[in-house]
Amino acid sequence: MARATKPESRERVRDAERSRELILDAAEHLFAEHGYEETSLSDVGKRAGVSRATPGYFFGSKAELHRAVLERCFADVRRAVREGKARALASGQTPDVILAGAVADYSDFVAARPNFVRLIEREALSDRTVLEGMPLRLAVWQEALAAFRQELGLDISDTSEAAHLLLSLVALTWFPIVHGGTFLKAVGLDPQAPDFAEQRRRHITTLLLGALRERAGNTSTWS
Amino acid sequence: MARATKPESRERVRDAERSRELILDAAEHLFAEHGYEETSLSDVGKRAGVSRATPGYFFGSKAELHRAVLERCFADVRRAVREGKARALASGQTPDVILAGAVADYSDFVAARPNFVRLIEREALSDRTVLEGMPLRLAVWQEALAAFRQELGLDISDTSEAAHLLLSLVALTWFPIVHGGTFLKAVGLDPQAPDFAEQRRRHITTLLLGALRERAGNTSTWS
DNA sequence: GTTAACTTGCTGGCTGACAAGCAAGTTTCT
DNA sequence: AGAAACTTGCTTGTCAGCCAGCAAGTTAAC
Repeated sequence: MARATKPESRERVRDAERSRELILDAAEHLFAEHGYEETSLSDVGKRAGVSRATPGYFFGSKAELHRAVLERCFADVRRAVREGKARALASGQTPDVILAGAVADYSDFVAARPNFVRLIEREALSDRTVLEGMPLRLAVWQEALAAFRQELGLDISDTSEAAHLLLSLVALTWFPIVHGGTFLKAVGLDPQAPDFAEQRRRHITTLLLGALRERAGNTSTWS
Repeated sequence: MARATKPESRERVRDAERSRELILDAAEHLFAEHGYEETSLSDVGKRAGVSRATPGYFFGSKAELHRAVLERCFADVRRAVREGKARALASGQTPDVILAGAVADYSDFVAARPNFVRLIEREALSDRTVLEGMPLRLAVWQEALAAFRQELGLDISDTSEAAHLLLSLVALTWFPIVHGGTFLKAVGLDPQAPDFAEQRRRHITTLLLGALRERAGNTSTWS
């Protein structure tokens, strides 16, 4: 089983692990880009460079492949959340600075992985119930919320304050990914423009910082 | 066949206009709820109380029906935008108050018509090009942007400021509609709770007002 | 160290389900 | 009677899942 007994032989060896990954990559791209229903296992096979039937062979069914893609996606998100949290806590900065850093971190993350946003967005819109039976996804958001609270020094008394703040961060960050070609263009914003990302990041930071300062008789002044 | 030979004719009268509306209503619901691909013309016919082929008879094709649904949807949005603009300008209030009112108005609108949000969101995610050939949708957003700018007294110098503000309003307002059952639940927010809508509205208002005041050396103080 | 028995990776053909669109009805209205 | 408003039947196409098979490897027997 342990892969790679490859002494010479640089040719195409049969490699289940590699095939699985190729299929997952292909499926992630196609599911994110065109949606679950619009993607056939044939398409996945073609893009992965394997045959029509191979995705089914490895993952049992289309639904199972889909679940595997989502699972891997949430695992990546969790990793990013943990890295961000570690960085924020290690910095020892004020909540203001930490919040600004979180905005930048998360903006970068979704910009680097737009497929994740699209995948989750599609899933939320669909009436599929895959997400229900996925404890990982629940854990990820709860972990993010806890980290957010801790980083910003929000006590537990006002329980929903941090949730609303996180919700807003996510909403503001995701929107341009999904509606970049439609809404943004319509109101004269070009998400491809070199300064758009920076401009947007600034705007989001302004919004959230205002709310954070307003929240309590905060002593820190910034500006 | 089923037809129930009506002697008196309390029965289904033939009314093309009414049938069209019933079909549009059914299609809007199904497209929004389950998506375009997952909805068959049979489903639409069944929900509209007509036969399998009637949607095709009136609209020519599934794609045309879809386009008709979207067109009607944007027409409704435009009506709402115009009403909101008229109300705002008639009020003669300060930008702060007007912005708060716009948040309330728009929150109510999307809460009352979650299907519109889902339809547009699905359309943005899909790789269909229907929206391209729909001047109405472009006009609606541009009209909304112009109204926003005028209401808030944002001059034309900083052209993207109003766009970012509107973008944020839309992003913040739409998100709970789409992710109410997934993300919101995960972070402990219940979009069905009686006070959620109000709480959310307040939060959004706080965010946007902060940004509006920050934008310029604004003289108005509020709080 | 060759070969035979067996496993794993992967493929193409087949089938049953379902959907879109058309064509040829049938019913109702005027 | 004729057109408009529907409906039923049919054709064609697509796709998921199953199956039988083959080829590349692996283990074991000799």
